[in-house]
Amino acid sequence: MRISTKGQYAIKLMLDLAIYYNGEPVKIKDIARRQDISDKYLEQIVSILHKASLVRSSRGAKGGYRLAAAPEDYTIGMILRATEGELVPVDCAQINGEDCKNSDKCVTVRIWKRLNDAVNGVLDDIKLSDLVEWQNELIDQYVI
Amino acid sequence: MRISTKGQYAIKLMLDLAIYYNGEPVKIKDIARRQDISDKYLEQIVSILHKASLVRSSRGAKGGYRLAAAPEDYTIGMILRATEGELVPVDCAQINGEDCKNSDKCVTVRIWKRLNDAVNGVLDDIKLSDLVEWQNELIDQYVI
DNA sequence: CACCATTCCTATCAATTCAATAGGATTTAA
DNA sequence: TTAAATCCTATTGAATTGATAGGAATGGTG
Repeated sequence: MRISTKGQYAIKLMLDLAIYYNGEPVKIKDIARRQDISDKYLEQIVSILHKASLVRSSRGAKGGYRLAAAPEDYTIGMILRATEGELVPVDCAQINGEDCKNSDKCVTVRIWKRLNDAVNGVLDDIKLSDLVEWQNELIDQYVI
Repeated sequence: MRISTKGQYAIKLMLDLAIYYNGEPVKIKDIARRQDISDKYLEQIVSILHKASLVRSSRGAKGGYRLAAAPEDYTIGMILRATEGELVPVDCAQINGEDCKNSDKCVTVRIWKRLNDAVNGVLDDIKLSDLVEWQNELIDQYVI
């Protein structure tokens, strides 16, 4: 059970947008350089976030991306679900509408239900604005 | 982020061993039939559990497997860690001893730490004996 | 001792996912 | 018109998943 780089990069991307947006769209190349991620790969990831309406884009020269809403309006869960798909899927439950035929007499389902609640609980409890705060605290530490 | 069938099958296997052991080793073929899993695949999974000392085996005719300890001594986390590896690994942290070079100034690490604690908390809170109880309750429901 | 059921071990395989890399089409500010 | 950016889609190598397959080793039973 793991978090792919795609999801991790998506979070770093959103955090970068939250921190470095100053009225002008932020370029993927700049984000890629700052976060040390392949810019071509980041393009694909931001495309997913764009289709999910988490970011807005401006095309052409001087173009780039910005958040579609305020940092406190995003949870980490929202970002990860957009890029990674549903969190904690277990094949036996609700894969394209077809449950395991034993789901009503299979007790292991209770495990996955609890796990699902725990994971989504944690990830929906952390907001993008929290990351921004943490980042600022960290910078203060280094400066002082 | 998902749980593979290998982990799910391992849990079903352990539960089957807990329920159907009556003094004689339980055969993989019987478990496979009852749980509707390929017996050849189950062989590989039980082999992992055996190497992790979660089950004991008897070879030869009349051979089979039994739990190495009592059902209340196993947590779901123990079983899943044996088959799936560490739960919630994020490449940026502690992959073969080499951290991300930015780990001390990367705030996303805090997300993975919380997530890790939540997941392991839930899975280490559920014991194999809980599954046995749930299963028995379910049987009672059907019988009454 | 011979048989046969069982665990044990290893190889192979098709499909999918992961993590990029690559090339170029489209748009737009200057 | 040009350059810089987003946008779109294809390809690729490596790893993982979820098995299938074949046979060696073991040990109880007749």
